[in-house]
Amino acid sequence: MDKKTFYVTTPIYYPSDKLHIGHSYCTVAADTLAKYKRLRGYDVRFMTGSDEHGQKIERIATGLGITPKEYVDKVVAGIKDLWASLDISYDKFIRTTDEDHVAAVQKIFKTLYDKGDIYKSEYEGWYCTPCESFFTEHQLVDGKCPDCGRDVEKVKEESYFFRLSKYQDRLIKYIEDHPEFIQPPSRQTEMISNFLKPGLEDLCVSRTSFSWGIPVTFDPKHVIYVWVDALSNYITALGYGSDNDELFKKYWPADVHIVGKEIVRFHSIIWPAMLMALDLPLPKQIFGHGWLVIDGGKMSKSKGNVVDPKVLIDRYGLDAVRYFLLREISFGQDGNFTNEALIQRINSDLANDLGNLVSRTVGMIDKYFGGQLPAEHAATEFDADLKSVAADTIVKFEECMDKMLFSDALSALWTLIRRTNKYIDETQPWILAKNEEDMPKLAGALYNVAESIRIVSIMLQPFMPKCPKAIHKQLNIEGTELTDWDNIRIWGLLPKDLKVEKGPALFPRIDRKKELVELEAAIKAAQAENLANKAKNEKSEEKEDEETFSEISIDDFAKVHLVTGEVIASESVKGSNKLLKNTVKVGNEVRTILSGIAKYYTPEEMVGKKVVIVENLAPRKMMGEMSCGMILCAADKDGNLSLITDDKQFESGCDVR
RNA sequence: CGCGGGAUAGAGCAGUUCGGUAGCUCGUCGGGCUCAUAACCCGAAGGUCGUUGGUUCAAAUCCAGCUCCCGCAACCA
Repeated sequence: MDKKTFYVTTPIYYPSDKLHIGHSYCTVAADTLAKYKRLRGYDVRFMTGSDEHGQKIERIATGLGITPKEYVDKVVAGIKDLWASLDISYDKFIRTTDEDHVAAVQKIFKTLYDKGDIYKSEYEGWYCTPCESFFTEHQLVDGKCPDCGRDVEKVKEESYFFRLSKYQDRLIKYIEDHPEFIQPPSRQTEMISNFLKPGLEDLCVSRTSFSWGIPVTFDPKHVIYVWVDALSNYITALGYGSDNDELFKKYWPADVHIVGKEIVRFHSIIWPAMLMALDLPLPKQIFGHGWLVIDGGKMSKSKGNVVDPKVLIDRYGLDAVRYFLLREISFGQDGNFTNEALIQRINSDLANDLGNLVSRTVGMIDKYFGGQLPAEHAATEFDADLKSVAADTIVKFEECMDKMLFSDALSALWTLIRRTNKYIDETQPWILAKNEEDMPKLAGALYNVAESIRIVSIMLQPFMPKCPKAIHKQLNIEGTELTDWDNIRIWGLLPKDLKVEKGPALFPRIDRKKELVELEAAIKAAQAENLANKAKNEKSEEKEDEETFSEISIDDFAKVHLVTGEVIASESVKGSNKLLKNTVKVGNEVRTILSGIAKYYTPEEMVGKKVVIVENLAPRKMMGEMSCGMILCAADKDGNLSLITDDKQFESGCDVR
C-alpha cells in the first residue's frame, strides 16, 4: 500500500541579505507541519529554497566586485547553515540557479508563448537614470523616483507579457468554489475585493534592463522576470519539465504553500493562473501567515530592528526558539516579538512546567525506588481524570494540527502537562513514600506520571528536535516504538518496572533581569554588525557614503524650536547601557528627556549642565519611559559625544537661534 | 469615500464564522505543599469587550456611523 503523500513548501527566499527571525518563523512552521505529517504516517515532501535572480542581486554582486553566482553561493551557504541549526528537515532545497530549474523554466516560458498566453509588447514605465531603475506609475512618489526623489523620464521597454487578465473569471470562480484554498479566510476577502474584482492586468514577465536571470531561449536579450522564474520552483523542484517527472506525478498538487501574508497575492492569483495556462492542477491550499512585529511595527532592515535568529539559538537552543515562535503567535495573525516574552515562555512553559515535571518525576523514581519502579502497582482515585485529560488532549491536538493552529495545539498540550503536575500534588508521593504498605500506590502514581510524560513527548516531537529525545533517554525508551504516534492512545505501554536515568535539566531556568540586559546587548551587537556589512555593500554600490543635506530656507529652520535647559537630575535607565534619564528644567517647565549618552557622561556629570534641547520634538517612548525632546551633542567620526552647552550660563529656557 | 487587519483585566492574546454565565498565559495578592529547576498546586482581586446608535427576550459576537493604531498599493516571511 502506498502511503498518502503530503507536499508542503515555504517560499523561496531572496538572498539579498541575511535572513531574519521572520523567515525562520515561516520555515519552522512548515518544518513542524512536515514532521507532524511524517509522524502521522504520510509520505512527506518538504521543500524550501532560494530565489537568486534579479537586478538587486546583480547590483550587490557588482558592487562587491564578484559575480552574482559567487555572491548567492555565499549567502545560500549561510541560509543552509541557519536551517541546519534549526533542524529544518527539508527534502529538497531548490535554487533558481540550478541547471534543471533553469531548463524547466525556459521550457515553461516557451510553452506559454506557443500557446499564446505569453506575448510580446511594450512595458511603459518611468526610468530614473541615476538609479538605473524602472518604476510603474503607482510606484512613483509625487511623480519622482521613490528611491532618490529625483526626476524620472517616461520610457518604453520591450517586454513579454502573460495574459493574466484572461484567467480572472476562472480564478474568482475557483476561489469562491474552494473556500479552503486561501487561508486564513480574511486573506480570501482581501484577494477578491482588492485585486480580482477591480480587474487584473496582464503581467510583465521579462526584462531587458538587467541580465542576471534566465534568458528567454528564443529572444536572448530578455531575461525571465521573477514570476515565471520563482513561482514555478514548486513544480520544477519535482522534476516537472525534465526527463524524470516521477516526483511531480507523485506529489503534485501541493497540499499547502505556506507563505507570508504579503505574497499571498502572487500565490493565490498569479501562480494559479500560470498553472491554469499550463493545464496543471492547482495547489490545495495557500496559507498566509502573519508577521512578527517589533514594538508594534514591522521588522525591516531600514528600521534596523531585525532580530538575528542565530543569536537566539546560541543563547537558548533551537527547541526554545522553535517553541516560542509557534506558541506565542497565532499562526495567520501578526504577533509581537519581544525579549521579555521569549524569556518568560522559556521560564514558565519550558523550565517550570515541562522541564521541572520531568525532573521531579525522574528524581522521585530515583529517590524512592533507586531508579527502577517495582512491578507491583496500585491505583489511586486520581488516575481516571489524568487519563481522560490525556485522551482529550490528543484529540484536541490533532484537530489543531490539522488546521495548522500550532499555538492552540501547544496550548492544549500544556493543559496536559499542568494536569500532570497537579496529579503529583494530588497523589502526594512524598507522603506515600513514608508507609511501606503504600509502596504499590506510590509506584502506580509515579508510573502514571511517567506515562503521561511519554504521551506529551510524542506530541512534542514535531515542535522540538531535542527535548523529546532527552525525555525518551531518561525514560529509557529512546528509539523504541513507544515513541510512535500509533502508540500515543494506549495508556500503560511503559514497562511496569520502568527504569529511569536522571539527566541534565531539559531547560535551565533563566535569570530574567540579568538575561534581558545581556540579550538586548547581543541583539544590538548583531544588528550593528549587519548594518556595518550593509553599509559596506552600499558603499560599494557607489552610493555616497557621506550624508548630504540640501539647502533649506530660514522657514524650514524655524520649524525646529531650540531652547536652553538645565539638567537638574539624571539617572541611568534600568536595562540600558546607553540611556540616561535626564530631568531638564526649561524656564518654568520641567521635562524628562532620555538621551543615549551614558557611555560619555555619568549621571553626576550631567547634573547642572546647561544644554541645548529640541523643544518641539515629538515625544517618544524609549525603554518604557517617555522622552520629550532631545539634548543636542556634537558627534565626532567615531561617534563620541560632546554636549552643546551655553557659554555664558544664561537662565534656562532661552531661545537658541 | 483605494484595500485589508486590529482595538477584550496591569501586559500579551483567544473567543466574533453560527448571538445565550467573558476565557487563557504572565504579573499582583493570599493560601497549600516540600518530590523538583526559588519549582509545583489551590484561591482571590482586576474587564460597562475602542466609541455612538440600531436589530433582538438577549450583542464582544449581527447591522450602520465614527475614532485611533498597523500594514498593503506589482516580489521585505
